[in-house]
Amino acid sequence: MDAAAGFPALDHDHPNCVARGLDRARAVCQSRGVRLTDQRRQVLEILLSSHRAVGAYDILDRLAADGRRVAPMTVYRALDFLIEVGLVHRLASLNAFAVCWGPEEGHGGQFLICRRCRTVLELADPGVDTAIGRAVDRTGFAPVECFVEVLGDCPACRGGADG
Amino acid sequence: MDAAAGFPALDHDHPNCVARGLDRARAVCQSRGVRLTDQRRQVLEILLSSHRAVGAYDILDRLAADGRRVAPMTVYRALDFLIEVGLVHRLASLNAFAVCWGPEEGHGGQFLICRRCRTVLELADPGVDTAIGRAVDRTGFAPVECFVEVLGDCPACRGGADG
DNA sequence: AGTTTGCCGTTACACTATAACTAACCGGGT
DNA sequence: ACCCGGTTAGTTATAGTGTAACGGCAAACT
Repeated sequence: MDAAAGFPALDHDHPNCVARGLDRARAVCQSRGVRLTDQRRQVLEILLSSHRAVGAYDILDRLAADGRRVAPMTVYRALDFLIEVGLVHRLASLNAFAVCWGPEEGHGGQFLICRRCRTVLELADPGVDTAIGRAVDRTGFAPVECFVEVLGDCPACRGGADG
Repeated sequence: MDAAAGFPALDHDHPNCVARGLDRARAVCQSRGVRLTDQRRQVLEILLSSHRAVGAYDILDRLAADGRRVAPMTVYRALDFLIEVGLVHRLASLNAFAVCWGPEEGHGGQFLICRRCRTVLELADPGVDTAIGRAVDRTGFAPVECFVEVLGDCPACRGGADG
């Protein structure tokens, strides 16, 4: 098997990712009784269109390039919605956002983020969750939200050029 | 034993924390052959003066209150230095900073951050580190920096008032 | 003393995010 | 068709966070 197991191959069937993402979004919104408006769908599509961490203002620019010039507020509202329903994650270490490919439940997960190309791999390793849970339990602290973000170099960027 | 094991008690001998922190800073800088200038020491003292996450602009205000009116750049430079030598951590989830009380080596660690009072407890749980290491290893990703931040409610804030 | 290096001050600016208010839209009942 | 109440979106302004770039000054090296 591939050495880069888990990381999206450069030549994978990407249009299929977008289609699956949209299908899932429609299903999630349906089951929650909330609306996937054009605004929200377009923001999601931009995120789906790559496997990378994308900044709010990058989204803004991409929308503008498509002729939809909107204010930052609009983008942040769409992002808040998408995060709320579990379709998108916020990556605190980069002040950026990325599609959620992981399980809907137990939102959290671990994010491996390439410093160079900003490609994101989402893990949902139960070992990590339980280890953190155990460590927190001993302290009397009541956890609400958990960020696990690992910055580094993805296989493609390591292999491509020595850096 | 205390229910809030690990979290700094409200009435602990805080001046001693500051003194220990400064001693350690002097030792670290000495051993690294770098200088703990007034600027850097004052920023560190402000961080040492509480066990909380402190924003860069809060530090700015505290310096101004002491009559040292400086530009943001100055604070960020001091913070970059303190992070570089391992005396301070950046808390990505809050865009804030906190003293490093953990071991010098294996910089990283886990941070439990109270949403209400911003008090920070730093853990250095080896189980968490190895769990993350194992999960990352399978992916071909080369980790450089790791953020583990848990937001929630600290024992004091949970007990104080129901919220 | 002259040179090099690192630290700091300053100005200006870029990027990230939210508040507050208004207008448009949508689904339901009458 | 009409209104009503709730949600979504537009608009303006502003708050909060972080850097680039350049020049001066002082400490450390020779």
